[in-house]
Amino acid sequence: MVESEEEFLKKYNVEEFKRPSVTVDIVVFTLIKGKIKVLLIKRGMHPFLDCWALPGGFVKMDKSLINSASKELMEKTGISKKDAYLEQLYTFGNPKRDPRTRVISVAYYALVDSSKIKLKKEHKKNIKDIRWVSVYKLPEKMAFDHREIIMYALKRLRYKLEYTAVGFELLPELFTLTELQKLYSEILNEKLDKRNFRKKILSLGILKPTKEYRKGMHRPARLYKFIESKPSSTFKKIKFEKK
Amino acid sequence: MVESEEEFLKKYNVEEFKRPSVTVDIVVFTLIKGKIKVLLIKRGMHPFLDCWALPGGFVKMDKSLINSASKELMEKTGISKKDAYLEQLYTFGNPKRDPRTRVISVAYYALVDSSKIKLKKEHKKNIKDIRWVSVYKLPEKMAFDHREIIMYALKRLRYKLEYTAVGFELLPELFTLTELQKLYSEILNEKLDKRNFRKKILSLGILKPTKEYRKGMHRPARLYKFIESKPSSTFKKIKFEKK
DNA sequence: ACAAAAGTGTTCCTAATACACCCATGA
DNA sequence: TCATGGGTGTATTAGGAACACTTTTGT
Repeated sequence: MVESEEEFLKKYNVEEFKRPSVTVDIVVFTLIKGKIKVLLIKRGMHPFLDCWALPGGFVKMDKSLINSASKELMEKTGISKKDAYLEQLYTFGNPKRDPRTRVISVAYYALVDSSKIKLKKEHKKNIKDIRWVSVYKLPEKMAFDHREIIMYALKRLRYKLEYTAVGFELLPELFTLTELQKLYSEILNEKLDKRNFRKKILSLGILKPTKEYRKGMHRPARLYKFIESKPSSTFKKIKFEKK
Repeated sequence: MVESEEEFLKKYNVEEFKRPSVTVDIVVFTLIKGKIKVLLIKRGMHPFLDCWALPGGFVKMDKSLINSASKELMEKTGISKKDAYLEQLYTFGNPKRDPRTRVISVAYYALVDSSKIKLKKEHKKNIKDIRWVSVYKLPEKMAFDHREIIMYALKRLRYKLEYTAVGFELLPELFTLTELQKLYSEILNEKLDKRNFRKKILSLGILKPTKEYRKGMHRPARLYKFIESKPSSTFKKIKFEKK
């Protein structure tokens, strides 16, 4: 007599095998004064006491991975899912990456507009500090393999930037072409030609000029808007100069 | 008095939180008679009894993810890591994807040369059948979210094929240009122009002509070899015709 | 009037595409 | 000799890359 699936499930013993822990860690990128930063937390607990780490937490039994990431993002930055770009990055599972026990980390990365951030600075017992740090000047003492995760995220971000319209997630609703170019330039870490950049980005048809201008010390710059229609639309590679 | 990291680790209670299970599932691609196939296993156990599933297994506490995948690949196909291309695909963690308990699956995909495969056909109690199935004709009854995983893997494979030299992993050491073109054509699911394909693929400098020929019913075809030097070298997109 | 950033076109060159015929072999 | 797949070149077009001057504003 063959057992039915129902009968089988009733008898199934969840405790039978030893399980690794699973965490979600997030590389939160934002642009502050034109510089690309990641959110880091100074640990107030072992292991890696006083080292800088990515925000993250254990995955609860009934929460999806993306929701775990989203919740962590909300807790640390006050930004909700719909106000950020959030994408799974890679899963890091080296058995020795956490000295406590086996911990598998599903890493995500997020792109957020810094004007929407409300950093929760009240330091809990386990958090000594929380800061935006330049990806080009990461602290010496980083926890776990978090430096590696950040570098991997940066690689992915550069890559995404060239192929999709994802960069707008780092800017406020209205922005100038120069601001957008500086964003690309900062993240890709290379100089871009103004005329070629404008020609290319405008030809994609994802920007809408507004009638507003950014007034500054000099000639005012037209403000543009990202056309939401196709969220994170893909295009043939945005290529720029060789060097 | 602050506790040292050592002291902390001694007291750390591994059993404190409920943990999800973690599995590794592999989408193994190979080329059989010019058709792109994936390895599927007919389940001889609940849940999804009699449904087709990807090869996979639970991640052991002391095994890295890639090694878990590699071990599974070896067990099912007799192919070792160095004879296959193996890459992490994505992590699937929907809380309801497995009816038993929370199971997070880190999916990998592998590209193997079918001439190296030694399928272990001795059916264990939990395996009713094991087969190579066309990705274009997947069975109706698939276990878990494995259909979704396969489609995701196919998408990634197509993508990889256009940007990297990874396709050679599916062919024996020596192959004709027509065989290579058919591989691209089969996986991308579109017709390719012979002259443009040859021009492009030869210009990449990753193929070495040998002095051997494939004899068949008609004019013999020159055999080529992949230059190992740069494993999975990246190039500017291999573009083909629009349609 | 000048300092500073905004804005704008053209030429060059590389690479993608489209396309058709001759060649070598086995039966 | 014929059927079959192997093998080859050129013309067109699209897009990436290099490059410098005029415009608008605030001071």
